Amino acid sequence: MPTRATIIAAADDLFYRQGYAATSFADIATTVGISRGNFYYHFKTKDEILDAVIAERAARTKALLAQWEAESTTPAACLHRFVDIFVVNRAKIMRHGCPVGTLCAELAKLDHAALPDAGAIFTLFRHWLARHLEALGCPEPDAQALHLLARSQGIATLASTFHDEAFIDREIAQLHALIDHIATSPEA
Amino acid sequence: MPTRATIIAAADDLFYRQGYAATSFADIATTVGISRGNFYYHFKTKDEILDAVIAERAARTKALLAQWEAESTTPAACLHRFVDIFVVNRAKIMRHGCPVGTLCAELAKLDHAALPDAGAIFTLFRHWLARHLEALGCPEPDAQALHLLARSQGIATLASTFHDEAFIDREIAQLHALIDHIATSPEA
DNA sequence: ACAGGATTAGGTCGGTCGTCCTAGGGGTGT
DNA sequence: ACACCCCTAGGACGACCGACCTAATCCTGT
Repeated sequence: MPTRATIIAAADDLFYRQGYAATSFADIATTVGISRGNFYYHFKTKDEILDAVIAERAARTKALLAQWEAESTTPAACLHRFVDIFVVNRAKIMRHGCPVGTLCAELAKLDHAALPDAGAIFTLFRHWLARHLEALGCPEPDAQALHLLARSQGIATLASTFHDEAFIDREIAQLHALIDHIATSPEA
Repeated sequence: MPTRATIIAAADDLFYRQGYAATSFADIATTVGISRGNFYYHFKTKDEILDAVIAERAARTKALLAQWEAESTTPAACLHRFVDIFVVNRAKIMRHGCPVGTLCAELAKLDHAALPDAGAIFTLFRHWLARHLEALGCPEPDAQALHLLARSQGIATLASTFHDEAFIDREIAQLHALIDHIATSPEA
């Protein structure tokens, strides 16, 4: 893997696990196993690598959503796949929260210029969810999409504070039930 | 106001607006208008002032919950008061998120020892909500309390990223409706 | 073999971080 | 008046931060 991509991958992981502010150039360089000078050759400022990480996450998100769509036969199945993030990434979420949500929260506090870019990843989910909700006949697909996102964020936040597995199970089941309900009687 | 209390108040505000990691001793000292040396007389380490801030927030939370309780005539009214945080603190939440949730998220990322203490503030809400849900005859008051907390956290997270007033209004209305539903048919 | 751009290593800069220390101010009790 | 102690100011420390620079190395095309 080229050095640049390696740096982005390491920064991505460290930003997720430690947060953006708490991660230094030295941290990333040490993790990758290169010198700080080499690091600076690829990224001139810390903002620059943040932009690269956000772009990488956005691209991965797009690919993930496309994959879910390709592997699902119905709109409802797509929505269920979304909820199953918590099944697949449960351990990580319990330790470090949602990668998108925690980054946006941090950038919002720092008044960082990249907040809209990070928020755009949320928007990818939002539009994707809205599209499938609309396919189900949901009358207000965008509002419902935001609702699902909010529910997910709430679960992630409390999961990382309380580490309560049963709570996560209950909330996942509720979200699945909500999607089933929308699929069967979308006008409600 | 004594210096110590002034420092705690300033740190509380700065931790909320900028985050814990992004706030330095100098920041706080400058805000209060005292020297760093004086600051160090009152708090020897950064962790120490964090503990003080968390204790202060916990105390304020207890007082707030007691006040809500005193001003409400029914358990349902108490629960509605909880949801109305978003009405009262909407502007702040849209800019900096939930004070408790964002702090817990940050401390979780930093693997900070004070995470349980910060989480205890969540627990104050949790038990308070559960108590009133139980009074309503809710079969699983603690689970429902966690659910309400999660919903609130989700709203706060998305509010600070999207700044969408209509979204907040919809979610608040939904929570009020949910509480009314629990109050009228608690067995469901 | 050689030139030249791409890449890497490592040192350095000014600034800020958390921490610590000492000297003095200001009030109180004797 | 004097001793005492709470409080304050401000400087200094070692470490680390992001940022920058230069020299050496690698690789590729000719």
